Amino acid sequence: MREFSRSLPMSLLRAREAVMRQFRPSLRNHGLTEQQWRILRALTAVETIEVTELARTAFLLGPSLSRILRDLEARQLVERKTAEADQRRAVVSISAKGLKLIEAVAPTSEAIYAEITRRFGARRLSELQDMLAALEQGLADMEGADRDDGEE
Amino acid sequence: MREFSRSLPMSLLRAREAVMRQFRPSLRNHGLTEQQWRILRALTAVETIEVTELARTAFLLGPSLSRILRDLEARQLVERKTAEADQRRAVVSISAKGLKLIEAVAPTSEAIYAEITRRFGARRLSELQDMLAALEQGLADMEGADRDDGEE
DNA sequence: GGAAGATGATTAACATGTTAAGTGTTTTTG
DNA sequence: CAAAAACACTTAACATGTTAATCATCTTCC
Repeated sequence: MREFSRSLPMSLLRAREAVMRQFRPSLRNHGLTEQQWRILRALTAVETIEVTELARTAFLLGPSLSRILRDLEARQLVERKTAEADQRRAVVSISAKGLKLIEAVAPTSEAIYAEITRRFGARRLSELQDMLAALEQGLADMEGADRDDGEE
Repeated sequence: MREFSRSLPMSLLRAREAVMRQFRPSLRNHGLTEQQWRILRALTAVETIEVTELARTAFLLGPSLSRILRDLEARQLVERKTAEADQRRAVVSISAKGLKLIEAVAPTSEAIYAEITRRFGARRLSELQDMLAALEQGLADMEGADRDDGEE
C-alpha cells in the first residue's frame, strides 16, 4: 500500500495546517476562531445573506454554523432576522462592532498572507490554487458509488 | 481585501474535503473515522511505535491521540504497553484484529485513490504533492513573530 | 383547502481540534 | 543525592466536524 504519510489527504492536511498555524495566534489575540473569522469575512462581502447560503460560502456544515451564529449574535458581532417572505429563512448581516473587529484583524492577517506569498512566490501560489480548484472540480461528480460492503 | 473564498486556506480546505468525501463512506461502513484510519495505517508501517512518534506520523495532537488510542484499545484493534526502559513512554502496535480490518478496508480505499489519480492525472498529482510539500517546508520556520497587539 | 411531502434551520449525540492544566517519571543540577 | 526542571502522556474544557433526528414553515397535489 502507498506510503501513508505521502498520501494526498495527508499532503493537503499538512499544507493547510502549515498555513493556518500562521494565522491562528493573531485571530486568537482577537478572540476569534478560524471558523468565526471565516463567517465574518464572508459577511463583509454582502449586505445580508441567508444562513444556507452563508454555510456554502464559509464552507461550514449547518450545525456548526448554527452554533457559531448563536455565539456571534450573543457577542453582537452579527445580526439576524427572519425573512418576511419565508418564515423558515433567516438573513444574517455583520454589525458595526463586527466590522470594527474585522478592521482590527485585517492588517495583521494581510501581512501574514503577504509573507506567505513572498516565500512561496506569487506565480507559484496562483498555480497551486489552480491545481487545487481543478482537483476539487474533478471530484465534484464522483460521489455516486459508495463502493463497499455493508451497504443498504 | 482578497476575495475570501479564493484564499489559500479555503482552497486547501475545499480540496481536502473534496478528496476525503470520497473515502469517508467506505471508512464509515467499517466503523472507522478518518483519524482512526490514519492511526491504524501508520501502525502497519512499524512493529511498535511510541505515542509521541505516532502523533507525529499520524499528524494528530496528543490529546486527540490519547482519546482515540483509548477507544481503539477497547475495541482491541491496537495494543499498548509501557516501555521498560522509561516508564513514561508507551509503545503501541496494531493487533491481529486491527490488521484484518485494514485488509478489509484497503481494497476499496485503493480503488478510490486510483480513481482520483486517474481523474486528475498521475503526473499532475505528483506535481501537486511537490508543491504542497514545498509550501509546508517554506513556512516551517515562519512561526516566531506572533505579530499582533494584545500580546504579552 | 387540507394532508403529504419538501425545505430551512436547529438540536442532539458523539468524535476530534485546540489550548491549558495535571500526573507520574526521568533527568539535571546544585 | 535531593530539589528543580524537563519530559511523556493524560485529563479537562470548550469549539467545531459529522450524521441523524426534530421542528416549523412552505409547497404540492388531490
